[in-house]
Formats: sequence, C-alpha cells, structure tokens
Amino acid sequence: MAATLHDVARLAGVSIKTVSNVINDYPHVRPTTREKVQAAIAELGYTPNLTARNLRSGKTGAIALALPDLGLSYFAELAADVIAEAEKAGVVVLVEQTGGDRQRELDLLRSPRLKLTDGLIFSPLGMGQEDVDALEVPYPMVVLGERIFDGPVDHVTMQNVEGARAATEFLIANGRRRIAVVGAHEGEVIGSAGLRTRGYVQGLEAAGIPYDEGLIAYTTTWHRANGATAMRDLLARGAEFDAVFGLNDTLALGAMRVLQEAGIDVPGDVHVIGWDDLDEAKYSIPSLTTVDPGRRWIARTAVRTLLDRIANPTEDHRSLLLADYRIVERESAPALQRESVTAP
Amino acid sequence: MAATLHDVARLAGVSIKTVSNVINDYPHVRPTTREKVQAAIAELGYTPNLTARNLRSGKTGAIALALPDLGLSYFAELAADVIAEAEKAGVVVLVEQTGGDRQRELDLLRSPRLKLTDGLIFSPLGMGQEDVDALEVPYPMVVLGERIFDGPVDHVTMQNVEGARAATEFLIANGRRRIAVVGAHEGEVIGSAGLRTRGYVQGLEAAGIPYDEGLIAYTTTWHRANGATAMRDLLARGAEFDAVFGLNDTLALGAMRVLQEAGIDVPGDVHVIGWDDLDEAKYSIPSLTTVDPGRRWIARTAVRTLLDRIANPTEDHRSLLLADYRIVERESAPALQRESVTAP
DNA sequence: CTGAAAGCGCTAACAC
DNA sequence: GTGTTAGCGCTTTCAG
Repeated sequence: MAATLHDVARLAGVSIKTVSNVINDYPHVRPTTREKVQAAIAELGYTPNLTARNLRSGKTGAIALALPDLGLSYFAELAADVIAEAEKAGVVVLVEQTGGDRQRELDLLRSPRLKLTDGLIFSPLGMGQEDVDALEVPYPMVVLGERIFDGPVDHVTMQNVEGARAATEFLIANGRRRIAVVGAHEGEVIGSAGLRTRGYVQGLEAAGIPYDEGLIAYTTTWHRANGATAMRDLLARGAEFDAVFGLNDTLALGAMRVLQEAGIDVPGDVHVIGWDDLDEAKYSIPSLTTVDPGRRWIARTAVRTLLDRIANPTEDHRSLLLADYRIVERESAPALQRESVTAP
Repeated sequence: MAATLHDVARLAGVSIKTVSNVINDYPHVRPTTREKVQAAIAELGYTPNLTARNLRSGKTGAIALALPDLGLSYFAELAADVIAEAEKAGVVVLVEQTGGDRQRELDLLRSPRLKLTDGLIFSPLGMGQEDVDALEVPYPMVVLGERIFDGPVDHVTMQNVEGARAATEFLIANGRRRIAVVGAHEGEVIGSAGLRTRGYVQGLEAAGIPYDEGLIAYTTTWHRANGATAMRDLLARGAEFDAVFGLNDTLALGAMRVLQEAGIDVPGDVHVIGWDDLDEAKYSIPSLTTVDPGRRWIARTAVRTLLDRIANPTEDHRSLLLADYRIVERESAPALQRESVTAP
C-alpha cells in the first residue's frame, strides 16, 4: 500500500507532526530535519492522501460542473474553459451530464455525490422558474443559463434579449426584411429560446417590421439535425424569407446545409446568422456570422465567483453577472458595405 | 454545519451503528427502528459524508479522465461517452486537460490530485514510446490512443493502420488514383498520424499505385484551421489530386472548405474522406464520408476495464483492446455504384 | 523547534 | 438486533 505520514516519520526518525510541517512547508523546521524528512519522502515515494486531508479540512479541492451534454459543442467549449480556469486556481473539475432532463437535474442537486466537491457550477436546461426553490442547497453554487432567474444563488449568464435584438438589427441594417427564426420553443417565455425570440421581436418592432408567425420554425433540442429539419419545414410550407436567425450556431449550420441542398445561395439569396461563436463557425462554408455571447468570460466568472463563494460562505451571494456580447461578422451574413465590395 | 451520523443517532435515540445499518440497508433492522431512523434522517436532511466514507473504504467512487482538450470535438464526444458509461456504474468522472503537452502529461501522472480518484483513463498526445516507463504508476490506469504501446497497463485503441488502409482502398475502388493526405506528421512512425499514414501507404501499395511525397500535407495539431492551411499549401504548390484523406474529420472539413473556396467541387472533382465520424460529419456540406473508428466502444471498454482493474488490482492487466472500424459512406466520397445512381 | 494526542465522519469487527 | 469501539491518514492545538 501507499506510504503514510507514519511511515515517513518512522524512517526519518521524527514524529508525524514534523513530517506534516515539512510537507506544508511550515517555516520553523531545522534545515537538517527538513532534509532527513525529504529524503524519507523521496525514498518511500510518499504522496499525501488527499481524502484524509479533505476529511480533516472539510474541503476537497474539486468543483462540479453539471451540464446537459458534452456532445453539444457549446457545452464542450464551456467545459474546456471552466476546466482551464479552475486549473489556474489549482482546483479540479468533476463533470456531470444531465441530458437536459428536469428530473435528472433535480436529482443531481440532492445527490450525495456532490459531497466529493466544494461547490457546483450548474447549467440547467430542463428545470424552469417553478423549480427556483430547488436551488436552495446546502453548498455553494453558481447557476448558468437562463432557465431560472432570481434564485438564491449567484447567476452568470449572457444578454440574450439584447444580443438577439442586435443580431436582428444587424440583418435589417443589411437590407433584410423577412427574417426566419430557427429553433424557437413554442410558448416559451424564459429560457434561451424564449429570450432570444423576444430580442428578435424587439428588433423587428424597432424597425417597424411586422412579426410573422409563418417565419418561425420550432424545434425541441438544439442539435444540428433539428436545425436541418426546421429548415425543411420552413421550405415545405412555402415560407419566404431573405434571412435566417439560428438561435444557436448548431441550428444555423444545420439550416444552412438544407438551404444549400435546396439550391438557395448563402449569402446570395439568404443571409444566415447564428449564436455562440463556436470554433466551427469560423470554418463552415460559408463561414458563419454569429453572436459571441461571451462564453469565455462566463466560464471565468463562474469559476471565480464559485471559489469566492466557497471561501466566504456566509456572505449573501445572489448577484446577476452578465457577459458582454458582440456580433462576429463573417460570410454568411455580410454587412452591406462589404457585400458591395466583395460582390462580383 | 451538515448533520452527521451522531446527530441522527441522537435524534432517533439509537446508536450510530444502527443508523449506519439503515443507510447501507443492512437487512436485520427492526422495522420500527428503521422508521425512527428514517424520520430523523429526513428531519435533519442528513446526507452521508462521502469523504469520510472514502477515507474509510479507500475508494472514492470517482475516476479521472485525462485528455488533450475538450475543445477538440473527438475528445468532447469521447468524454461524453465515458461520463455516460461511468454514470451507469454509479461512478463520477473528473476531467483533466493536458493540452497535449508532454510535460503536463507526465506531471499529471504523478499529481497528488489523482488521489481523489480510484483510477485514470489516460489519453496522451505529447508523450511517446520513450515515456513508456512513466506509465508505471501506483494506481489503476487504462491508456487510450496510439502514442505508447506495450506499456504496463491495459490499452484500448482503434485500428489505425487497418482503418486507414480501408479508407484508401475505398477511394481507389471508386476510381481515385492520386490521393492527397492532410494532417501527416513529419517523420512520425507511431501516433495516429504515423499509423494512419502507414495504412494509406499500404493501401496504395496493394493497388500498385506509387507513393508521391508531393501529395502529403503536414500539420502540427489537428484543428480545422490547420486542415485549411494544409490544403492551401497543397494547392499553392500545384499538387494534382482527385481525392483527399483527412487524417481526422476536423482536418477534412477544414480542407474541404478550402477546396470549395478554390472552386473545386466535392465530390465532383475531388473526393474527401475523414476519420472519427464526428456528429458534424453528418451535417457538413457535402456530408463527410469518414471512418468510424469505434469511439463509443472505446469509451465503454475503457470504463469497464478500468473498473474491473480497480476491483481486481492484483491481477496483471496489460491487454490490448482494439475497436472495430467501419467506413461511413456519405456524400463527400460516394461509392461508385451510388454515384452513378444519384448523379443527375 | 518538535512530540503527543485528539478528532474530522464513517464502517466494520466484535460484543452483548 | 443493536451498541461499543477502533481505526482510515491527516491536521492541529497544546505541551515541552
């Protein structure tokens, strides 16, 4: 079995307290003693048992990140950012997938498995405002996303309404009038789909363009396949549009594919804008104009806020932290002046 | 603070052993006692302290997964599969990113942070055969990938040479003779790039087609941008080819984008095949023919093998487990007979 | 500067 | 059936 403090102490001929002092580099240790101990540590290949240390200290040095599915690019990139940021703080990340299922999310919040961590970054997808009370948990938590607001915890999220409105206005400024939406959720008010749709409506209103239900394509989950299906529906029912707002990049890419299959040119006939600024948005054909909702900032802020909350558990934490967004202009929806330059 | 066994025992008027018996549903507990205890548990909102349990049992119920970067789609999908499989076994997964950097990988193997887990699924990218001794670690480990063979641990991987040869033969069978490779690594023998390139060469040889160095495009990392750059190089130096073998899907998609920018039709002028069968390969334009290297099987097998190794630490584990591969035929490299059918 | 000893919360002999 | 008790390996008063 692995060596323990006792083994090291015995070999070095000192007490375990002295070994402990050396390990935690407590300053007042005689240099000769320190060397003896370090030699013994090296000889035995001793490494501290973190479980014991954690039991003692009540901390684990790990945080949990719960998200729907790493197969969804947005969440994969978010997780990459969270892990990288946690690493800077010397903290390790345990990743849980909920599948975006409400019951699994609720179960997770009460799971004893979270006891392995000091706190949770929670990105729900199935839960809604009615579950706000479930966020009252006995451990530090930071909530992401836009399923639940005004919970008893810190909340880091993006500016969905504002960003979507900006995306819509961007399309309108480039001469688009009939903007289809791919990925709306029927009757949803809160949640990414609901909020981004609201921003879309605001953008139309500001420009005096009437809202047309016939341009809205609904989906369940935001997979590529659903973006493709939604676009096929739109085409099948004869919708006429000169732009598409994919409520995320994945949907937009799926929709774009169907457009091209149907012989509709992007951006010649139809402009397409997405949301997320995934890595792949740079490399699609054409490259995808999109809204960067500040994912890196969200990851960084979530980790820092959680660690702060862990360090100061008594303070009240229920701030709402909003990331900046910006439109990343690429080929699928060029701005007017560029279009006139690049057109043949 | 959170309630402990003692608190529950005191409230229920029993000893902690009885409470422990109830929690671990030990059969011989009088029903009335059980109820009393359960009531106390509910009242106090007691949940067991896993850290203490782990210290006692020497297990943590967690495994670590170390991979280069979740921002790389293949690893994100692999991680999703690993976490899902681990969850079935009631085990939680701690994800570490190494950036594919050799030193970080070596450091990770010796990191005390791994003490928080019962074992490691390790997917190195920077380490090589010369580091095989570093795999001799005092905890259960399963190695993935093709950087290191014949280590002192179980190894789960894909059939790189065979799959690449099959991909090459597939292209040849469809009339292709000049097949460019995107993503080779200069001078590499082992490792994904080296092995897949070897399979490519074998495929050419079997068909009596001479190897042409001018058709090989080298890259460092396998990001989309590098696939694009490699293809630009190939075009810039006037290479003539009628097919492209992207050593992974991401490279193939980047290369395909550049081909189309250059007015080269896929698959009309050039066939493209990738490797990985990422989700997005289904939805690119055109959809990407690719080699499915058995990623799900690898994830499942890695988790099961590791858990088995954790349960039976004494047995010698140094098996080599190989996934089946298969060619997933899509639009970017249609098979001959289908091409003639679907052509207008 | 270093040693002795208590105890973090839990499980598992071992009694009764 | 249920209670007592001894640790798991570590940190941390408190003495010396």
